[in-house]
Amino acid sequence: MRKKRKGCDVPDATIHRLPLYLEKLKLLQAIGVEDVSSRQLAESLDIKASQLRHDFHYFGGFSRPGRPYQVAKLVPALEQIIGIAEPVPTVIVGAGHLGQALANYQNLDVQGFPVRGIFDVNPKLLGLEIRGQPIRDMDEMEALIRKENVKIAILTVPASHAQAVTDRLVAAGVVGIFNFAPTDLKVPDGVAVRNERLAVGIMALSFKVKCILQGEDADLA
Amino acid sequence: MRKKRKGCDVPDATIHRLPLYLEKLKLLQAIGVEDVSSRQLAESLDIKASQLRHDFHYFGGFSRPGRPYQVAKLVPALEQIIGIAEPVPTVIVGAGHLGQALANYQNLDVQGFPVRGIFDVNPKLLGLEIRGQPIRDMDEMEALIRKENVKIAILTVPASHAQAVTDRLVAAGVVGIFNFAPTDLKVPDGVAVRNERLAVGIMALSFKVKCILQGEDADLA
DNA sequence: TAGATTGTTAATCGATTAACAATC
DNA sequence: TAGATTGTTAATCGATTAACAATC
Repeated sequence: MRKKRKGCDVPDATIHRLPLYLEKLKLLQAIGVEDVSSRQLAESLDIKASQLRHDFHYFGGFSRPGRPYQVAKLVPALEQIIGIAEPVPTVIVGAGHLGQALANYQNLDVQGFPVRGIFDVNPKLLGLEIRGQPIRDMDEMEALIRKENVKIAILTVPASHAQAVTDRLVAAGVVGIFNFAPTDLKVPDGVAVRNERLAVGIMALSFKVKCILQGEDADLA
Repeated sequence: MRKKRKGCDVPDATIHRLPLYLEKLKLLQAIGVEDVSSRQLAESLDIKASQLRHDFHYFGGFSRPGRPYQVAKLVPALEQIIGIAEPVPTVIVGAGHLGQALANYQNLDVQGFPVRGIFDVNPKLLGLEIRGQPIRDMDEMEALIRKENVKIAILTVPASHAQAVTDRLVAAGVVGIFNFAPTDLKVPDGVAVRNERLAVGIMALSFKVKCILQGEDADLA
């Protein structure tokens, strides 16, 4: 019987709160706060303290009963859990407007995801430098991924090319794909995909706006 | 007693699936499919048919028992529900790399969100045209929002400016904000905010990648 | 000690899934 | 008719919240 790997059988909802916890804790650290209670931290994130403690409980033991959390311990613990204790080398595939914008996004580096390669098929873009990284030909992609041991790729190619590029990335050893192409990717087991659908986001917002505006009409009536 | 407005008391999870339904249906429409069953549509989206019917049930009556859905009826019905039956004029505030990338993103128009204004404080950017729209000075923002009756704004300014810009947008009549700044916005009741946190996305992915890699190590052991 | 805090389990709440009558 | 389908309610499942013993 295989022993269950600690801290990997965690609900998605919890996983998505971990970066928020980390971000807030880093902010506290920056202003010199040393201790923080679950109540304080939860309040600043507009969630319940019991939810925060329940989330932490998946990973066990960040403090002891009676004692608040120590910011200086919690920050590295969360970084370890999220997997960014060491910098995570990343590539961007597709150097169109969005790809270039992400390559320019300094926060990626700061958050622990240094960009080690930017690739595109368009020969006009080749050699153009973004924050010290030249845009490279797709031919060089697999070699660089292997050389730099890249496990995460940001995909900003047109939907029509997304699957083909994905297959190449997976074959080269990438196991996490941050997909901005508006299409569903087929990947084998052992590869994680996160779809970032901008159209879904703005449409969900539109739905709420429509309801708000209808509400105002109703108030006037 | 106020009558409950039909189709606005809907779980977020359902709201986020509406754009996916619409997208898939438009694809079917494009290849000439006229009818589709809940089973077929759900299967193509990798969800359960009962969930799809349950979602639709919030809005009531897209078909009748025994008869499959008619694509030509469902598409406009969903557009109406999402609030994009008519084009929804939009502004982009912040014309840095990300703002420019979004302004260039043709899909925004196609999906029903034509960009009617792009604004920035940087005088060097003023006048630069993106898909026919000049980057304008922030001074012109409120007037244009009122003139074009803009209700949705895409916010791509630095976190340090996000709240101040938000206050101005809300004062000018915007009720929906698509926020790319990594900061929480305070808005009054009757204003919807959707936060698009790229850092959260890539960290959630990182967590899963870490677990995948640990799994591989365990297999080797 | 008294008040506050965590870790942990139980209760509650909401979303997903199943079931099925009515209909074609 | 028989098989398939929707609309709708009930059952199940999972996530959030509350409760509280142990601890400081």
